[in-house]
Amino acid sequence: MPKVGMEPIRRKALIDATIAEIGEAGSLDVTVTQIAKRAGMSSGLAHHYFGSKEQIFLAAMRHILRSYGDHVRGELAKVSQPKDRLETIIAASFHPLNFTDEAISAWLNFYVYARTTPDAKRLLEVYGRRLHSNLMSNLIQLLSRRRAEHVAQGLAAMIDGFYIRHALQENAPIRSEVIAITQEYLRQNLAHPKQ
Amino acid sequence: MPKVGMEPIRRKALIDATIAEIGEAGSLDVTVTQIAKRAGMSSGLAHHYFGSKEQIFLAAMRHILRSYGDHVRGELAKVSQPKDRLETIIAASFHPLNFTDEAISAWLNFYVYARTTPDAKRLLEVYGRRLHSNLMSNLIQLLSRRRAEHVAQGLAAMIDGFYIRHALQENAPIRSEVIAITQEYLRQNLAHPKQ
Amino acid sequence: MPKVGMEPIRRKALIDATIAEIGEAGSLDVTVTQIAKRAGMSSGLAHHYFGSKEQIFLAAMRHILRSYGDHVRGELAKVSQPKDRLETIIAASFHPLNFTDEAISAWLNFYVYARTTPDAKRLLEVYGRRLHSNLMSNLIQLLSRRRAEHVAQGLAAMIDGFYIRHALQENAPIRSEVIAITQEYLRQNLAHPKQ
Amino acid sequence: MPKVGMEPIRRKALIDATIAEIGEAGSLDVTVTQIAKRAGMSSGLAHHYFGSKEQIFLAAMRHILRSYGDHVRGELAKVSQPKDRLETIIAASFHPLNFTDEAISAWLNFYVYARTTPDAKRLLEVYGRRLHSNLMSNLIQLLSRRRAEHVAQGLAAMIDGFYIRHALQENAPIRSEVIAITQEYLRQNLAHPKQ
DNA sequence: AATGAATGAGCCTTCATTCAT
DNA sequence: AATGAATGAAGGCTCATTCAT
Repeated sequence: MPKVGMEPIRRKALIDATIAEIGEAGSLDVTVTQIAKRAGMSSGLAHHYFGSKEQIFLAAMRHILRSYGDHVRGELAKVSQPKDRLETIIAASFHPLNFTDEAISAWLNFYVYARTTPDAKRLLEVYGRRLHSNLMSNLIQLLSRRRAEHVAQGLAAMIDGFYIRHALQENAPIRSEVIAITQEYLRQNLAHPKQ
Repeated sequence: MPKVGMEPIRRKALIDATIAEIGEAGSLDVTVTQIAKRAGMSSGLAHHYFGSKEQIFLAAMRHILRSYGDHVRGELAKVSQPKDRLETIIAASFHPLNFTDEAISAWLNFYVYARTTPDAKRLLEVYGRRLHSNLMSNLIQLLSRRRAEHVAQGLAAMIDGFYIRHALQENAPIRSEVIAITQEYLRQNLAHPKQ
Repeated sequence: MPKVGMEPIRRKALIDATIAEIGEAGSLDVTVTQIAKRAGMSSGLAHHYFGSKEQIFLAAMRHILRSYGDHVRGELAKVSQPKDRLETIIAASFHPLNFTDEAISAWLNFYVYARTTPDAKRLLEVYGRRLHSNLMSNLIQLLSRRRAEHVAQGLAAMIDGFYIRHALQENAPIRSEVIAITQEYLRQNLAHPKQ
Repeated sequence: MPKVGMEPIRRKALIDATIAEIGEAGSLDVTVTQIAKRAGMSSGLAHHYFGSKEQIFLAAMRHILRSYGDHVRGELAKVSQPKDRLETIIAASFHPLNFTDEAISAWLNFYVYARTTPDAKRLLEVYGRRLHSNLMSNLIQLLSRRRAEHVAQGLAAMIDGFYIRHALQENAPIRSEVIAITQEYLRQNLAHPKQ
């Protein structure tokens, strides 16, 4: 039952299925056949579109990162004050859109996947650098370079830390608490810039 | 030529080899044969001692957690003031003993492994609870319950966050910076308990 | 935009592409998609014209055999003496037109292909019989039947032998040597018919 | 049902099965599973011993070449006159031991296999060089260098030619004829060295 | 105690072929 | 006439696990 112009639809379906399947399994040990079946097609077609399992994973990872990036960018467009922008980044990072169990689980696995796969590592680095520069460009207006650097690193660690804990620690705080704790960390630093 | 009393030696060798293999590979995709070879024995013997690959992994995970736990406990025995004890926990978490590339890599993989494997999840929860109670029992003496809870969660997230970033982010801060940032976070909260 | 009267052009393109692909790959392990792409069309169209991969191969094989046969026939039309005709057959067999690396490589693979595929076997037998009868009809005029038979077999073996060696042995003699050696074999037999 | 010291037995069984399977199929399109089954073991074990299908093929090719080489060497040890030695080489090449349908078929396929596989090409070149030097070292004592070279090439081509024809041409001469024709070619050249 | 022989299930990937458009 | 979407079977290879020795 071949149809024309199916490529983007198929690719999208495969990416969604990949994230769902990984999220559900809790690991990258999902088969192409599983993914393809969930996406409503044969494994052969999945390979036809992506070439290999690795490419499917990378596309899914790219999708998650792009979604997150788009969301942050969209939110940042609404505010201009450095402090507001920093709070926006934090809020966006934990926004329900990016903070679904499924996405976090897949995300975490891709995060670790980067240890093995150079292309995944590259994607992760882009994400890391972008978050860092987003934080720094605002912090630098409020703090000394050294303090800004520290707070940027601290915030990034806290964000990643809450992600991993949310996915894996039973007693991790809920989303609202997570946001509160992270925002507090930020405000404290802005309130006492000399400390 | 089989020898008697080899069991503990063999088990230790296998655990060390497992951590080393996982650390090197950057993932759990290591074969029992690889592990056994590195430990200087046949794969059959590895199964003889542990029963299954999963048990080998769990033993290695337990080993890492116990090492960390023992180290923290040892350090805590030397100090009694809540503030000192909190700083000790942070310092121990990033102590070179626990912060080797290899151990971090293996640790991270076990962390994710817990999503799939109930026994691993249980081990991780023990670690989580112990860290939390260690932090709380000291924080509660210095802060309100609610603030203590927040700071405990924030510290735990930061610790885990720095671990994962250290393993995976090219531009993660070095150990000394990591400690400085985390200790700052703690001190700030202790200095302004009402905030 | 489909065009009319394309069939012969498409078929020719596919046959040429098949020979080129096989020659390049050095084996029959070429995909229909590769062949079709080289011929400037989709794999679907290749099937449309030939029905199956086997038919494509057979058509290519037929093409090589027909080219060779046409060439020999054309050259034979120019000479009438048995000895000249025999030399003509040898010369034609190693003529640059039939002795390109690509054609030899494809030819060899088809030769072996005949072991598996009845239709290919039939084609090969036609070639074999034709070469044999071409040689015999001339040799019989110069030698006894038994000797003629021997020389015909010897020449055929030498021709095939040089083909396969040319394709596969690094130190095989060059074309001019090949011709010289084969012609020598012929002349020796004609010079000493009783031997 | 594992037993000790099985390796050489298994390897031998696999090599024999490979030659038989290829001979029967008439092509290299045989599966590892087929080969393993014929050799009385699982496909996994075949991989355990050889690592890959390619290695299995190469081992089988090596086996055929070594058998042939050993046989020739054994026969050559019995005669010392150049002419006798040359006739011995021819006779050995067509000896029933090396001239079974099965071995010829496998041999031919490996011959073509060499176009694709560098290691197979190397093996083939060794065979080619050895045959050439065997022929040359004797011919050079009876003929001029140039003539010796020609006859060596002619003989090699005829031998290969008869092999391929025997495998693939219905009307190829029988073994005794093949030997007669090749020996005649040799004697003719030795009888009229100036020609 | 220790080995490594042996199995078999499972996965990724390829590809000829079909078919809606 | 032409495309390329789609399938599904098949194959090479890996690996945890078992077991005879």
